[in-house]
Amino acid sequence: MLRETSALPSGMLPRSEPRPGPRRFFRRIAAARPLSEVERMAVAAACAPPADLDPAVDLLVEGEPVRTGYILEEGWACRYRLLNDGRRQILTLLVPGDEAGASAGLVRTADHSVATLTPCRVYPVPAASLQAVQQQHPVLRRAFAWSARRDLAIMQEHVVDLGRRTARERFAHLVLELLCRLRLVGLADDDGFTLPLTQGVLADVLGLSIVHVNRTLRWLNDEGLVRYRPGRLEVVDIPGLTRVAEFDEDYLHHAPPGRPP
Amino acid sequence: MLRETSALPSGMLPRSEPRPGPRRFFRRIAAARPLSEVERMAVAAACAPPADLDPAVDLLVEGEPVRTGYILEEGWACRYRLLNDGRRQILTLLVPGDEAGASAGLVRTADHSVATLTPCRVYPVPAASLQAVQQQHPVLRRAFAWSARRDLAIMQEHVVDLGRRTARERFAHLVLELLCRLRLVGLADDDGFTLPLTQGVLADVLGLSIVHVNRTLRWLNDEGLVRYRPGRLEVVDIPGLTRVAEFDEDYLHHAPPGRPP
DNA sequence: CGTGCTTTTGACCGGTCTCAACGCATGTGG
DNA sequence: CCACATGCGTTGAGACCGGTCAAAAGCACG
Repeated sequence: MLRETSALPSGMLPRSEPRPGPRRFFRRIAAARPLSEVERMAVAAACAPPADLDPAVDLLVEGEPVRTGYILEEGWACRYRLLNDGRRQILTLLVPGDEAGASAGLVRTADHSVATLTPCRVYPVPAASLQAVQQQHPVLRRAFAWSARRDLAIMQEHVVDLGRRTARERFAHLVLELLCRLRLVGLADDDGFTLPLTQGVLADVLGLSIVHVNRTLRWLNDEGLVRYRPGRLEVVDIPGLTRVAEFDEDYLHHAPPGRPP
Repeated sequence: MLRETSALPSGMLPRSEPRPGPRRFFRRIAAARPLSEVERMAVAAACAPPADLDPAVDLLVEGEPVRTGYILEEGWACRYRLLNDGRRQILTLLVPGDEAGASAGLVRTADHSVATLTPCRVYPVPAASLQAVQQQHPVLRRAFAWSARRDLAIMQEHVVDLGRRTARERFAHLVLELLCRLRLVGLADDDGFTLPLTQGVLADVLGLSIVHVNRTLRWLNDEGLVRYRPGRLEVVDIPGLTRVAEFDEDYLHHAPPGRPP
């Protein structure tokens, strides 16, 4: 991955090392509106140099002030909440191109934690830069607003999953959502995607026990809807999954807001 | 209700009928930052004249474009999603001061529906005015951004409720959340609040069946945590409820974002 | 006083959880 | 090279939380 080399116009950067910037983030944002070269440079300049992190590293901690946001370039992470007795609920999975802590300036303290789930490459973005860059580029302000709105939509769908869908339906829905989100940033091929998560993590996403995740996975396998192998998920029967999950990708708002259909 | 009469400074409005504007909305927003008279006037001017609606009226419909937002001045409403077989999940309850459809400009179509649950008084706000008023008043832009961020936080907590809390814990959490939110807009007294919702509606909020809502309510009653009577909920034992729900109101972000604590 | 909606209660069912054990891969140190 | 520990995946058995079905009681409204 990250094999593609820098394609920035020459002579636009100081003679220091070229900064590729958060490419997967740009790719995701382009779904709402493509960014100009100027805007991409502004974001890249706001970013600190990328950091490579181990799994299970906390980027944000619930209850603490948010001094810096993070743009995820590579690897998987999650937003989560912990209960006193150890129960964990994962609020959203974060995949490359997603960001955390972008609303730093609006809240006094973080209302959730964020942790890496796999080795990750992230671009830290100081909260101040985050605000400044939006101040100076209205298009970026809109981009971040769209991104926040999309997060809300994903969370809404998650509420429906946990409140009113069975384990089977939930799982099918998650698979299709991940497929769409990963496709957007070029990380899914036609027959599936890399899924570097343990079943324990999936359980905390889906609000189920590990054991039941395992069984559900087996059923979906046996029905021929997916083919699962630790580390990779192959999406065998998209129409079938779509029917089971009643999936409609519109909620992800990957189509730009133009004239209504 | 609405007994209080206009307290606007005299001579500031055209000689037509005085427009009180969405007072409960102003009151809620003031938690993040109080609005100046100018800003309140701008919002009031963006609003269409208030409309009085029956229960079970749809304000927004999933899949349709959002031409106008709504500020709720009186009554209860909800955002919800429907599944094909009739299952309904309520995403958030809306109480006076809350708004719906404020993100009109960011999405092509609505990803959820919004309906009144009781008789309501709402201020419709054309999507164009909504954007214009934020364009002209950066403070209002921040206010709406804060409001959206708060919605996200409420939804996050809802995910934790549905994914990892038992029926008892969920209910306790809902009670305390509503208490905080209603207090903010002056609609809760010390010993409880008006709860004009059927148990069927509560079931769709909590992701439970009607029958189980009823039983859970009975248990909380018998334990002396609340006293419920259709139409009103009295909060008897706040510390007890707080312990059961592990409730911490910080996530509502009712304290303005200043220097960290 | 019917009609319809909501609340309440009982009996039973079933999806999911918990507990427990085992297999398997990987890593580590002797 | 082997012994052992560790973490994850898998499977079975039984318990429990919450769902479903059914019916009656309370209540608003015509």
